[in-house]
Order: sequence, then structure tokens, then C-alpha cells
Amino acid sequence: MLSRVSSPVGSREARAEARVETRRRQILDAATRIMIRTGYHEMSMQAVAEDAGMSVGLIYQYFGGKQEVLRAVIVDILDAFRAEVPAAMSAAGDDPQAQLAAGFAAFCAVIDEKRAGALLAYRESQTLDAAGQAEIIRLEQETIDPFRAAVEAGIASGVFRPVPADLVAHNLKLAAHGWALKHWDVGARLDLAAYVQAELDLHLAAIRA
Amino acid sequence: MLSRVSSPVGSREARAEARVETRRRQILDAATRIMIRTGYHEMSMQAVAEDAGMSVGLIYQYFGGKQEVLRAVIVDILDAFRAEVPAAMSAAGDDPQAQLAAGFAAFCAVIDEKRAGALLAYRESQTLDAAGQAEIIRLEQETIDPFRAAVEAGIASGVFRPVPADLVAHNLKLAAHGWALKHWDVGARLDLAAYVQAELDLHLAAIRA
DNA sequence: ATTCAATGAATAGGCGTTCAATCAGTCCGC
DNA sequence: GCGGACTGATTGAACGCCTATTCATTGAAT
Repeated sequence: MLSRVSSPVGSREARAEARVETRRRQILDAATRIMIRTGYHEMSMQAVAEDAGMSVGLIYQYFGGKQEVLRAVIVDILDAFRAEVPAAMSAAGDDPQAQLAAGFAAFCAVIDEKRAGALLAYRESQTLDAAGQAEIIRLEQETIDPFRAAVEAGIASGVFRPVPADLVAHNLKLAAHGWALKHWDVGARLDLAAYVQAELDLHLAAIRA
Repeated sequence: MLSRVSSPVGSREARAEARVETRRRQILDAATRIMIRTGYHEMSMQAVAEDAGMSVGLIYQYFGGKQEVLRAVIVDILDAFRAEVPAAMSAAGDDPQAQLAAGFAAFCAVIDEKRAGALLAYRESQTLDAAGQAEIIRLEQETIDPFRAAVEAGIASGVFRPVPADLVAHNLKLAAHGWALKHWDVGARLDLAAYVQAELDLHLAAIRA
């Protein structure tokens, strides 16, 4: 194409792009709602169309097919983690312990907010093809890498004893996921704040020098 | 019915029962193999029949339907955990630390052996109806209750500081599951023994008085 | 007049489940 | 022993249902 060079703001192209974004979001939101209720395999494209207030055919204008919708839904959820956890940690100052506490609390908060979506990402991610799975792994590692970095900084400064930093990051991630995965169990006894507090106490005690 | 009172060993009834068990196992093994490869929804009953070396119709003689096959496969896997973990712990003597170490090692060993099956149980258990899910929750709690008991014993005897015992049990379970869930990540850096060792070090350090 | 978003009926394929038919032992009267 | 019911295991083609995807057509904006 390469038609117009430097299209003006508010141009036809810009409006079109905005409409595309709106449509994709409508579809993603509808698909997320339905999948949370029924899971991927029980979600019919007709149901997504109805929930999104459009026709089936239109979905295929914005996504390649059912599996691409799934991939987009999962990436959408994981993106929230990737955006918020590192942000919370760098806002927490220089103390590794404070960073870990802030990052873990943020992680759990996002998980709590989107509990159903987080579970969805968990259980449906193996439905994706290899490329989709690789993308998910990348997003997840980007999310927890700040944990690893904070632990290493703490070891270097002597606040923490020498422990495998990546394993600690892995454990913190598991504990955050655990709030969603085993909510039927843990959630019956603790609220979110208490869970975060108790888990932090344990995980920090495990590594303190 | 109530035909024969006290049927002799090797009677018609006994042989029939043995055959039923053989058949159910053939079906379960075939279904497990296929689901590990493709997942529940992509598993067709025709494929199970072929893999098990029998006809489709026969499966319906031994199981009520596809979902009942799934339930049996999952229960079969969780049963291995429930059998081995408590056994390892009570064989480990009276010291709570030794008990936790033995139980955790056994848990991880079974997970490692049946990694694909454990993941399967994880992924597909939400496909079950309410009764099936309740059974799974029951099996899981039975498996990890010895962890809780050991932690409480340790607190009572002063080896451990006062921590929420059920949360520690929950964390140990997560760490064991983590070996399967995040094997693509952790397994690249550690072997099973090293993982068990490192996790135990962290989890025990977290609770030691 | 042209472009492109939007529709939704029709297509095509897959699969869980059923069931009438077949097969293989077991029992019993002779 | 022996043949002929009888019982229960086994088969697999056929049925019925469901849904992802397509595409000829319509509608609206430029």
C-alpha cells in the first residue's frame, strides 16, 4: 500500500486503527467472560459474537480463528502482571526486602483481581501451539525477573544469606499463583492481606541472613 | 442376584471380576497415554479404543462415558500420591524435620515419575462435574495433612517457631507441584535431587525456631 | 460510485453414544 | 462325551448433534 506519507492526526487511518482496537477489545472481553464460565473448548464462536454484540463473521476480521482469540486473551492477562509487578518493585525504593514485599503484594493483588482469568491462563495455556506457549513463558519470566534481581542484590549487600535466587523467585511466583490455584482451600481461612503477610513472613525468613 | 453364598476361589465370579479389572486398567492406561499427548477434549473415544486394543462400544461397558474415564484417570494418579506420601512420612520416625524431608522427597519423586500425568490432573480437573472435583479436593487434602501434622508437632516440641501449619503444608505442596508445573524452567537448571534439597533448605529455614 | 465493515445462513467435518448383530464360552440333558 | 440352548462379552457401523469457518450479500460512510 504505502499510500499516504505522514498521515495527519485524526485521519481516516487513525480512526480506522482506533476502531480496530475497540473491536478487538470487545471480542477479547466477551471471550474472557465466556471462557471463565465455561472454558475454552465449551466456548462457541457464536456465543462470543452474541456476547460481544456482533456477528460471527466479524470476529474473523479481527482474529485468525478461535485459537488466536485464546492466545490473545491469555497474553492480555499475563500482560497485566508484567506491567504491574516490576512497576511496584521499582517504586519501592532500594531495599531488597521492601522490593520483594511490594512486588509480591502487587502480584497477589493482580491475581486476586483477575482470579478467574489467571486460572484460565493456567489451564488453557497448554492448548496453544508451540509459538503461543513460548510467548507465555517469555512474559512470565519477564514478570518475575525483578524478584531474582532483588534477591541477588540482597545477597550482595549481606541482608540475605546465599540462596539460589532464581529458586526463590520461582517460589514467590508459585505462592502468588497459589492464591488463585488453591483459593478454595486457602481463601476459606485467610483474606488476601493476611495471605500476603503470612507468605512474605515465611519466604523472607527463609532467606534472611 | 445373591446366587452363590461364599463362592470358591477361581469361581466364575472371581474370574469375571479379575477380567473387569484388567479391562478397566487397559482403558485407563490408553486414555492416560492419549490425554498426556493431546488433552481431554482432543481425545476421541475411538482413539482410546484403538490404543486399548478393543472396540468403542466395549468402553461403555466399563465406564459410563468419556467424562467418567477422565475422572478415573485423575483419581488413579492422585491415589499414587495419597498412598506414598503419608507412608514415607510415617516411615521416617518421630522427628518432624525428618518427616517433612521424607514426605517432601517422596511427593516430588512421585511427581517426577508421573510428571505428565500430574500435569494432566492439574489441567483437566476443572473439566469434572462438582462431585468429581470434590473427590479430588478430598484426595489432595488427605495427601498433605501429614505435612500439617508434622509442622504442628514441631511447633509443640519447640523445633519450629509458631507459624500457620496449614500454610506451610500448602507451600510444600505447591513446591512439589512446581516441579511439574514449571519443569521447563526449573528442570533446566536442577535435577530432582538438587531441587528437593534446595527447596527443603528454604522451607525448613522459614520455620525453624 | 466505491470501499469496506458487517451479517448470518450454509458448509463441512468431527465425535460421543447407541444398539442390533456376532462370537465364545458354560451348562445341562442325553 | 456330546449337541444344543443360554449367557454375557465384544463389535463397529450408523445416528444425531454440535460448531468452526466461509462467503455471497447487505449497509453505511466517503
